[in-house]
Amino acid sequence: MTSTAASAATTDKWSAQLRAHGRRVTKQRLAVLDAVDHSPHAGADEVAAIVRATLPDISLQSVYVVLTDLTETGMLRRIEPPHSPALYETRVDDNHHHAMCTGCGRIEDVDCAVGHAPCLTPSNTHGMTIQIADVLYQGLCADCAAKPDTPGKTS
Amino acid sequence: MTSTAASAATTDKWSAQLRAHGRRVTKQRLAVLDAVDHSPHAGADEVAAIVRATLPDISLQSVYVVLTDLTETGMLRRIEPPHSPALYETRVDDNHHHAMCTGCGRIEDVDCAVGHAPCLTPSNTHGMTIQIADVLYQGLCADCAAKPDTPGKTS
DNA sequence: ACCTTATTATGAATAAATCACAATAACCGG
DNA sequence: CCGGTTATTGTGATTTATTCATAATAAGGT
Repeated sequence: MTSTAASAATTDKWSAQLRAHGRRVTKQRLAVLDAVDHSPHAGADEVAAIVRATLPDISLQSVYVVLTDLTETGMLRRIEPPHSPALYETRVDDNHHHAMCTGCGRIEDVDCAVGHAPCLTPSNTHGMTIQIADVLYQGLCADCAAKPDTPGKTS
Repeated sequence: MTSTAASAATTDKWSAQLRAHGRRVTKQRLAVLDAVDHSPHAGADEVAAIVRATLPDISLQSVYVVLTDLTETGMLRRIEPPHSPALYETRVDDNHHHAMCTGCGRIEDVDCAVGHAPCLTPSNTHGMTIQIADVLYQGLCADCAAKPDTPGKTS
């Protein structure tokens, strides 16, 4: 074990990206990036819990600061599902969407159905210049569909 | 002036719908429905302010209760844009989406690009049974694009 | 009109996220 | 390698949106 938790290779990758965005390389940022990378769709609470495995004294507020800053730089993507705290993921460059199970709340990545650029060309944009189209699918995952009394089930 | 604020016709329409959903017809519910109908994409605060024109003593909490209940019955639709309180609208039966201006935050309705049913058939649903696809477009409205220093502008 | 029960009012409580400012540590230059 | 500057983090309080618990009220059937 030569490194703390992440491999040196990924650490170097994050470091390079941080520098490219004019950010200093701190162990907090590396730990947050590693946590989000290994636990996609984790919320701030979960990220803090994971990060505390290596940085036991980090505060939730600091995790928020790091997450917010990394989201602004574009190194992280924030998903904000209804009735759920914001979730984060490291997949930022490909255009993909998300499916949320209305039964258990789990989130899965869904590749864009059409291609790369925003999937839909809306018919009437009211003069708006559309930059991104975020799609949130909602439905029942296989597990919840199997259970007898899941909320939102058709019968 | 034979009615308070809404026309008797629309009031009757709401009343019938409320009864159809097994709900009692109260002036609070009618006022909230009327407010949301006349101010689409209004938040709970705004709805409360509008409702207070006819029911000055209604509390914000009661507005929340009514909005939540009507949303559960399907008479209202709730939109939850990032970094903004939940918004409500009375258009519930047609499948339409929303476009939010990243500059000023205004919300516009956007008709579904493809047709009626969920616009997109995702390529990989991880075993989920998709029921709805909610699309949130983000971009700059004409007003914000004209201003010189709008956040999110390309140059 | 009365009674039952849904609905509303009231006040407190919760959860997510942000802010201000002090303490710390990265990075740059020597 | 060492110190100084400045970004970053820590700490604690604060804000905002929303929900909860319980008491008061009023809708609708008989």
